Amino acid sequence: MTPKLQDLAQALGVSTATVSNALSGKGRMSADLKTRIRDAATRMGYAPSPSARALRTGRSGVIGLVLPDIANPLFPALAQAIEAEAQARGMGVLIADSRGEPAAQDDALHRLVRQGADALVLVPRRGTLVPDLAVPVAVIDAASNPASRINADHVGGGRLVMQHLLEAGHSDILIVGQSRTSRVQADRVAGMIDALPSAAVHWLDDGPLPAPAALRATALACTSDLIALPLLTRLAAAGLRLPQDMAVTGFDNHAFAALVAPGLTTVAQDLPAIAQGALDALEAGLNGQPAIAPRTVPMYLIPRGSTQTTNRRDQ
Amino acid sequence: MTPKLQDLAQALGVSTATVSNALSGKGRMSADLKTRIRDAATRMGYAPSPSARALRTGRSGVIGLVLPDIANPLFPALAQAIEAEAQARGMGVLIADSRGEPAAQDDALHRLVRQGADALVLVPRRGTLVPDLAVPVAVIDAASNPASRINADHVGGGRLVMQHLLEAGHSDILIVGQSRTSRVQADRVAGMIDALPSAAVHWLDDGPLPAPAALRATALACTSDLIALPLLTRLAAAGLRLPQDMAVTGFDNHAFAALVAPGLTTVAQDLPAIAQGALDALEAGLNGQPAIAPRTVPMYLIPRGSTQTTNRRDQ
DNA sequence: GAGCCTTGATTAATCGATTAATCAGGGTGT
DNA sequence: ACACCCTGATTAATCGATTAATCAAGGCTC
Repeated sequence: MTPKLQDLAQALGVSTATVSNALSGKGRMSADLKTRIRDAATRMGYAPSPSARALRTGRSGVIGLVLPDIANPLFPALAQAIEAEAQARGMGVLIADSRGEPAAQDDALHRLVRQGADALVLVPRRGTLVPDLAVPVAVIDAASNPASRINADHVGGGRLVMQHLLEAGHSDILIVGQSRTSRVQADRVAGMIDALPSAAVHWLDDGPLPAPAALRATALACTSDLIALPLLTRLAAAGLRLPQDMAVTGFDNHAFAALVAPGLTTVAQDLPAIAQGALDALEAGLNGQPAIAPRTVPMYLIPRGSTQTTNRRDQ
Repeated sequence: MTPKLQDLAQALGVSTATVSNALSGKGRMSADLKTRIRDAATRMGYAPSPSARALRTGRSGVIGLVLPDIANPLFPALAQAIEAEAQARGMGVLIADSRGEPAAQDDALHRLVRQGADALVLVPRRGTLVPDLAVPVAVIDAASNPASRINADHVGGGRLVMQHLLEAGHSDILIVGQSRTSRVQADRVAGMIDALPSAAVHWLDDGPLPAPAALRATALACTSDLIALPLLTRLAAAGLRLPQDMAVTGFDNHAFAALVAPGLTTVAQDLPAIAQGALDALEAGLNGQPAIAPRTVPMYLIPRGSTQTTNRRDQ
């Protein structure tokens, strides 16, 4: 098996405390001995036992991540960003899926705590409350959710889309949303309408979109790429050309947005910044510092062929 | 803070050993005392410390999952399946992304072990070797990778696609693959050719596909939905109707395959079965049982509008 | 040369749960 | 009545790392 602190100590003829101090840099000791110990540690392939360290220090170095639906293509990119940021801070990421009933979200949160997570990142299923937990929780959601600690500026993202379409010369713009009960989508629509109060809104929950030919608009501003994708193929099948006959925009920069032809103009979240903000909040909580004020991160527009003709190929 | 074993013991006037035995069901004790202890445990909200238990038992109850690229839409569904299966077995899942250099894969594996994973599930980046580790590793890949412990029957999946297209009356079929160095894609192509030896193959690594009008085929059999998606939109833009003028199939049943119109016929992996097989292999390894023989799980075809006209709507 | 500070290292307690070894005491068998 | 066994519980060691408290020895000052 992998050597433990005592094996190292014995091999060097010193005490385990000295070895521990040498590796952590704490305490006083001769520089010579310190390097001797460190060399031996790497030579023997020493790695501290995570459970022993966690037991003693009270920190496992692992954070929990609760997503509403791992398979939903929106979240993997976020998971990746959080994993990267956590890794950079020397932490691991335990995942959990709150798929199914909202009660599963509470289960997932508690389960992660039971499994030793020091802190949690939660992307809440909508309409759920965050339970009281013994560990810090960073909620990533729309700014309109007061529990949210860190969020993309969905309202600003909506404005970006509309400004982009207005600059492209559109004035008859139809906003297409999935569900008005989604805070994120509501924020996005609010931003869009803020930039163009005359825009009409169609919620797919209230009924399907009219046939492409019957649409009295020159641009469709969707609150999600997932909404835009079926429209893209339907419009193409109906013989409408993008962007000349109809412009389309989405949200979230899903993987396929760059793959379709023409590419789908969309608005992306600054996921690294969000991950960083979330972990900042968690570390503050872990260190007993006062709660950080909620942070809102700007979104950015990714223009592609669905709204503008370019000379370079869109992938 | 959350109560510990000793708090429970004190509250009940018994020893910690008795409490531990009552909760685990081991040892001898009066039925009365056992229920009294268990009641008190739930009433006081007792939860065992994961690190203490892990330190003593040598098991953390956490497995590591290494994916080549979390953001690649192929993997989240697998991650979800593994998370679900792990949860059902009372285990947690630590994720890691081997994004970037293949060396990152080794790093990720070692990092997860350092973080306390009892065992690992690895979806290998192609062309990489699996390092020797102190814990069991289940490799999920193509059957043509001898290191693979559990894999979908990509060859059989290829046959399914071709049989489906042949039954639909196609004979001029062009197989479209991304890269011949991918084991998974090579297996899929092999299965396709097995079912229709006369089929032509175009590797996108060797050059882009000719313009839609120049294609002398009535069906495009892609080795991945990601390859099929841009084709779908290009074909539509070129005025070709699916499936009448051209049939298209993909692989992997990505989230968007059901969203495009018409839906994309594709072949899916039985992810729950794969997750189950992977965890079976790991548990066998953890219990010191002999290694399970590699398992191959059948794939299944999901027919959609891109190959056949139906009366029901494809979402 | 006696007292004191500094340096460099050790001792031993601690984190919380698990578990093998042990023990007290009532009931049985002969 | 004596030895024996079984039941129901306790004692104490253990997992491996961290860290406060302690100690030995050498160097200084006056």
